Amino acid sequence: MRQQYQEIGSHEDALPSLPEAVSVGGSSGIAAKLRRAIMDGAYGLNERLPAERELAEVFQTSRGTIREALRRLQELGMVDRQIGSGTFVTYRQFSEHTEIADVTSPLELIEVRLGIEPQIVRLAVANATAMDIERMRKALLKVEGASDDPESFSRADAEFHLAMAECTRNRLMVWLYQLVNETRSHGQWTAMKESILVPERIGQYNAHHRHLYNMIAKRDLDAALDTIYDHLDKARGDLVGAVRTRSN
Amino acid sequence: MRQQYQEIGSHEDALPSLPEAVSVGGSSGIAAKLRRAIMDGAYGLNERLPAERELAEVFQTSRGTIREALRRLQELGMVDRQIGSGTFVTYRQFSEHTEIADVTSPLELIEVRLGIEPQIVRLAVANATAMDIERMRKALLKVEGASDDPESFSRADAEFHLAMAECTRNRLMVWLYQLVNETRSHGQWTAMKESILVPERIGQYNAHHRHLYNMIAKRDLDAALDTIYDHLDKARGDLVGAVRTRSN
DNA sequence: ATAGTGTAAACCATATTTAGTCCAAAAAAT
DNA sequence: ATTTTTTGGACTAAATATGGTTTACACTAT
Repeated sequence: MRQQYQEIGSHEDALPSLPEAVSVGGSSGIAAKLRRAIMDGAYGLNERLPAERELAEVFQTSRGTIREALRRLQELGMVDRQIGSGTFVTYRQFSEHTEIADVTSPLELIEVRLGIEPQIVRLAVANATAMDIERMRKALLKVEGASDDPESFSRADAEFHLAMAECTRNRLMVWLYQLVNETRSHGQWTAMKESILVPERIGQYNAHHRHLYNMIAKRDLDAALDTIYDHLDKARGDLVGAVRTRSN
Repeated sequence: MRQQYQEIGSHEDALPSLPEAVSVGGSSGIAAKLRRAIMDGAYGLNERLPAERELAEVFQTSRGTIREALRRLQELGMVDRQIGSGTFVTYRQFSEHTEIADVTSPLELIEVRLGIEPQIVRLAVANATAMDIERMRKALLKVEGASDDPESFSRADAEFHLAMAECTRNRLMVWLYQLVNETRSHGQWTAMKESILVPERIGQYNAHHRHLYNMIAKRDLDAALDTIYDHLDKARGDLVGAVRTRSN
């Protein structure tokens, strides 16, 4: 007994992370292995997995066990199975923020904002507290004070719209809008900022901002909605104009 | 306190280390090792640990000791054990997405979808290719075929709406909608799914889906918009009803 | 002496695995 | 067009694996 005690001690020094060496068999272990293979991208979206009978040979187990493992993956929504055809991956791998930001065009961004921001306005008018309005007012002053150069204006503008998103009191909305904002700073937008954000347009955007703030503070939903649509439509128009000018 | 005073001059000096440091090989030491292995992600969520008899061999100890260690992990809420099946990890490692998903209420989710999905419909009507429509049709058939149980319906429903998002040809929109969908599977929604997704409502949702598909295929923007608003308004109504019922 | 811990072995109830067979749908070959 | 092959779906009965429980014994520290 005592000898075993000491053996355990020496064993421990040799293998500090012992449990990792233990692999789990059975359908659970196979499901985990396949799951990791899919998540690691070994099998891409819509690709076909090996047939059940084939997997049974590879994993040196019976077909029933493979079926059990695949059933779990199906429950997780990672694969779809079709008689006579095979088992196909339905799991979509998430790309990193930076990647999506790099391939997102400013026009795609505006299209998304045209969906999100009017809803933000609706929820803001309904849910904004006095504190939210105050935070928005400060953001407004800041963006108005940063109207000199395109870079700082763009940053302050994003902050103002984020303050508006926070008025919704909807955490998911704020989280989403933050992600959207990130694509603004990393994407192709940076290249066009200088040419689009001329003083005249900045002045117009600021007028929109101020009116937007006032209408939300007054809880005037229709006027606020009109303003945000004007704002984004104008931004889209300026963008399309810039693209046209560029390609000419 | 007793012997130590008496023998403090003899061999007591030979054991300066703490009792915990000495008993690293006992059940508590094994529990700590397994706990660490789980926290390090060697065994992921819902994965199975090696069987008790197997662990006993690996750790060169008896099954009783292993059981004692596992009992502690169970008390910590890190594992769940089932007769005839095994010991499964219940500890969830933190990830960026799960955090926001856990605090997002289903109502917040609907509010966000009410902003995004009508815009998806607009862009889908404008930009969907024949291939997109076909993909949407397949998703429609799938969701109609998965209307038996709430779990599979919910997943197929998410896929249908994602297929719709892909019709926009806007990568940022697709990416955003994927993130929104993720909160559906991890958040508080899972707890309410069963009570909300009764056959009658699933039938109504399916009618919406089919009409939505037809109107997008026909490029009838107004009808498609009406449908998506009906769809989400009804979903919100069902949700509010469930919450009210719950609190009564 | 006593309580606590570890080892060992046997048995129980349940769950899983296995090794088959047959079927239906899709795909491939003819 | 028809036949053949491949694929997943469904089911069965026996064998195996799993955690839960009990019992007996040895060692240690109090």
